[in-house]
Amino acid sequence: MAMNLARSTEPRSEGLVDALREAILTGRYAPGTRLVQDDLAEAFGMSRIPLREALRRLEGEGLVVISPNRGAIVRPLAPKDVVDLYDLRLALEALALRRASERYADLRASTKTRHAQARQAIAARNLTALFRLDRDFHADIAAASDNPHLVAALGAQWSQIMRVMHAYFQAGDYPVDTWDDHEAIADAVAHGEADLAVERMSAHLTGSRDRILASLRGHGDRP
Amino acid sequence: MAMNLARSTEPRSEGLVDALREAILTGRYAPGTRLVQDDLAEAFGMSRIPLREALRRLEGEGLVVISPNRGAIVRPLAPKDVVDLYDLRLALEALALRRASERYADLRASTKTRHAQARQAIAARNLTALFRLDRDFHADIAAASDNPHLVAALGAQWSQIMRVMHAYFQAGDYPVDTWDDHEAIADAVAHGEADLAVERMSAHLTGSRDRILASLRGHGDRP
DNA sequence: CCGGTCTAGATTGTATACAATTTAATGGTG
DNA sequence: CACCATTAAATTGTATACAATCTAGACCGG
Repeated sequence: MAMNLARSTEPRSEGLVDALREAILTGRYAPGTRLVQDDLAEAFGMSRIPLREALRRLEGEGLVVISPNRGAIVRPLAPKDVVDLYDLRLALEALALRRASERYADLRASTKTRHAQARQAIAARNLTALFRLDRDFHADIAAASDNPHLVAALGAQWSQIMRVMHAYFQAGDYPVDTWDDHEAIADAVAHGEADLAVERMSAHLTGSRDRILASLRGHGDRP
Repeated sequence: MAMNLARSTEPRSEGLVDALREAILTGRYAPGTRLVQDDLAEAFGMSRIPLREALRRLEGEGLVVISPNRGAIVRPLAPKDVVDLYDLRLALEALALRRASERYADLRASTKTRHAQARQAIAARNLTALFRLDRDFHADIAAASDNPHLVAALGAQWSQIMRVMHAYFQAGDYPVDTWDDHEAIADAVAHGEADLAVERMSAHLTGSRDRILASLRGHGDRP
């Protein structure tokens, strides 16, 4: 008989952290949004105790800012954050690529699969699904580095980037050649060519960053 | 009249997070130690509610691991963590050095001051003070990068390194030329020579890492 | 002696209730 | 009208109490 996989013994605050994180990453709770405990507790159907714990958890992850006696807000994002985040991100991705290249990690097949899925997501104008596929590709590289601390750093990193994308991106802004870049990077890694992979990643990220910054300006000028 | 600077309105859990973090970083709560809520609550003179929030915060920072219904422990450390952490750390420090070098940040004076203080700490066999001075030097470099996200990543990074050092280091293991390295790095940054600074940092960190690994082996063999 | 079941104690998870603080609104005063 | 006290409402902070779960040891059949 099939065992019931839904662990009913899981504490309330566990699933809550994931739900809140998801809402923040997808922009449903936009940067700067106040997170009022009573409201959230009612929305999620529990008391404020587990809710407060979830907020502390997310504070530790850098997604939420809590001011004593004043409450919590979704951590704000400024244009400079975009520049700083991409600068940091390139350093982390470069390290991941070097380590993955050393072991000739082969991500070509899974990348091709994701590429196909991404095409569908683009056709369906499903930005959230698109970003998730993007994240999955980069998460695979991180995992291939075999360095859990690097994985964690890139994860925190990516959470912020995800917020940036949902905050500043428009559907039309998604570059069509993103996944060609990804496949080229996967190729370089599979052949152990670390420098080439890093170079390609650098171009990829710079393009992505500049597109976000441009989109930001375009919408920041007129109210 | 001088205003009382001790903000009595500060919530209990604020200072608590700092106290717990300090205890973990200095090894007073060693890796793997169980953190029983009742005991800690009594030790800090408060109920379990603010204590649990502090634990969630530290979970988010990666210092504590919480298992549902089983409780919290100080995050364990394995030898591989030392290798992984230093690998990641070099990438982060290198980025910080490049950004600091671009702006010719001059940390020579403060480094010299810390060097003198470090000599006193060595004489007093005060490892905790010594590590803190070390951290301050690296924190200065991070701050000079003018990238708050990099500062945060290096901070999280350093917390883990601090735990490693307190866990595996012996008083005699502290290398006497650490601060000569630091001054040489500060020199390179002040002259804008990023590559040289990174090279020196690389040597510095490699030496530090290998000393920890050696110390680890030396004590891991015999019980 | 080994493995399994059962129960008591220890420990974690959370709702409720109330205290403390901040925020917003009100009204007076120059 | 601007400015500042005063107060009510909204919101956060935490202690208490109890429910849910896990752990360890006793007990028992093999």
